[in-house]
Amino acid sequence: MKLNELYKKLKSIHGSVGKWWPGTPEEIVITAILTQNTNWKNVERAMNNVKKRINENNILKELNSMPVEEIADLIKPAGFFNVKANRLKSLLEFLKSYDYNLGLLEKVPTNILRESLLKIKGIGKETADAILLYALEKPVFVVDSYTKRILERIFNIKICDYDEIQQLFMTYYPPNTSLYQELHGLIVEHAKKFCTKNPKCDKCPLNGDCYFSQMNRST
DNA sequence: CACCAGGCCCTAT
DNA sequence: ATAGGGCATGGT
Repeated sequence: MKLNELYKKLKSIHGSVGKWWPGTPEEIVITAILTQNTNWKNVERAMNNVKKRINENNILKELNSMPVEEIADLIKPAGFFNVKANRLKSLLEFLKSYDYNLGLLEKVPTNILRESLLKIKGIGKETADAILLYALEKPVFVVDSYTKRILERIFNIKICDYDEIQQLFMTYYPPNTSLYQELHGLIVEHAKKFCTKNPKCDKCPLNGDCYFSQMNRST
């Protein structure tokens, strides 16, 4: 299978996942931090605590008005809560310079914005790109550990470098926000089901195309 | 009990 | 330049 066939194959297996990352843009900015190396279920618990505590329409501003200790307490279920509370603070301080207005932030050219996000302590490439793609609707492909695993298992492509993988996908797929949103979502959903860390790929519907399973069979 | 989850930063070679 | 440790909760 070629990389440019992955999207329609995954879609035929999992159906349409739409935008995939739930929540308003403001919530997505927050969950982008919360989900770092963390199960989504725990992210939801943490995010619910935040929403329960904040009834204002400007959730970003309200959250930033709270002391870090209080934020940490709210997001406890997401794990790494001290680290993440500080990372949220850094991000919110940055957003404050745009008056917590994501619509304003959207007007900044994507590459400039990405550089700014990467300067924030606690925001790496994946988190920055997740914010760009899902909160700000920029056509930037998000790479995560699942993406690397799928490249390795299905295509026998072993690349560690984030930018290289991103370039690979953005070469094979046109810059389309909905497409990138859905493709990343499909990759995650597929990998969670069929490409677990401990390789048990036997039930994977892509086995006929899967380089990894073919290697296993021949050995 | 061990291992994993929608990463990132800091430190020691 | 890059491997390794720390951060921490909840599910399997």
